[in-house]
Amino acid sequence: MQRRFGARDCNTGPTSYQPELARVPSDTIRAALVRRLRTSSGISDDDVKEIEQLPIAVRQYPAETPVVRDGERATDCCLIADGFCARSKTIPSGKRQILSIHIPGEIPDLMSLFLHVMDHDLSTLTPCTLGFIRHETLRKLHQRSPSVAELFWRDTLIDSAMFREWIVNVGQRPAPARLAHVMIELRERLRVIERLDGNSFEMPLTQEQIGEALGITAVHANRVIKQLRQEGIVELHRGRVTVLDERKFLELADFDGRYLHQSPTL
DNA sequence: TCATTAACCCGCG
DNA sequence: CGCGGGTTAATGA
Repeated sequence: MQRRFGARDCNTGPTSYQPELARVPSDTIRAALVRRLRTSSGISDDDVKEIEQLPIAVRQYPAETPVVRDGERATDCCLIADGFCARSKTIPSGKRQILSIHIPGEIPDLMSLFLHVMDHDLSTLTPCTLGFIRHETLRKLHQRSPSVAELFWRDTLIDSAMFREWIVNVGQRPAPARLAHVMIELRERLRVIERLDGNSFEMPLTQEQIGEALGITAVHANRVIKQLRQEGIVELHRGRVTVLDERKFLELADFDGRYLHQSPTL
């Protein structure tokens, strides 16, 4: 059970990865964020301008690398520009529970703006391009624009709604349904940032990571994936999910997307 | 390194 | 017993 970083030992552990600065057009980084906020809450032109003017420091991270660790004080919030991240906790035995999966356009550690010491890890799952926004910058923005503050507040509440669904998933559903549910949620979120490709979408997690998300071993994750394939429901190959039978897929996952609150008018 | 599979094991209803 | 899991190990891509 070797992990590169664990819970609660971050101040004495190995030094953090020092990311490279990256030169990436920052418009593309903001675009996914704006699209998300537009879908979940609606957003005014003025607020879009505010977000477009935020100073963002962009850095590259390899896969399976800590971004902010349990116990650390964050000074920035992290906007995912490209790649997949996860929030997780690791228990003393070394086992890691993945708590949430994050995609481009999301700010997984927005709550660090108010909860100063991290109570979990944020790390990359795949190689990532991440944008960092200073806390002080976001605080000023909150004061200047209450409507942006509301947007971020709503975003955080949706985040907690997703955690409730995650608990139900891991705690009560059989493993095949757990996997299907995580897949469909991911698909609905990728849809918002226009990252679907016909009947397939990205899910670039290793089977180890899938196991950690579902609370099963990697071997069992493999069995579950195989079962879904054999039953003609979905195919998962090289980080891409292809839906074979949409009806069976939805039925198995028991998916009701209300908790994602993607329609601001309802 | 990751994915796959087999063989074997265990607890629970 | 059968089901849903875990462990271990071998092998392949």
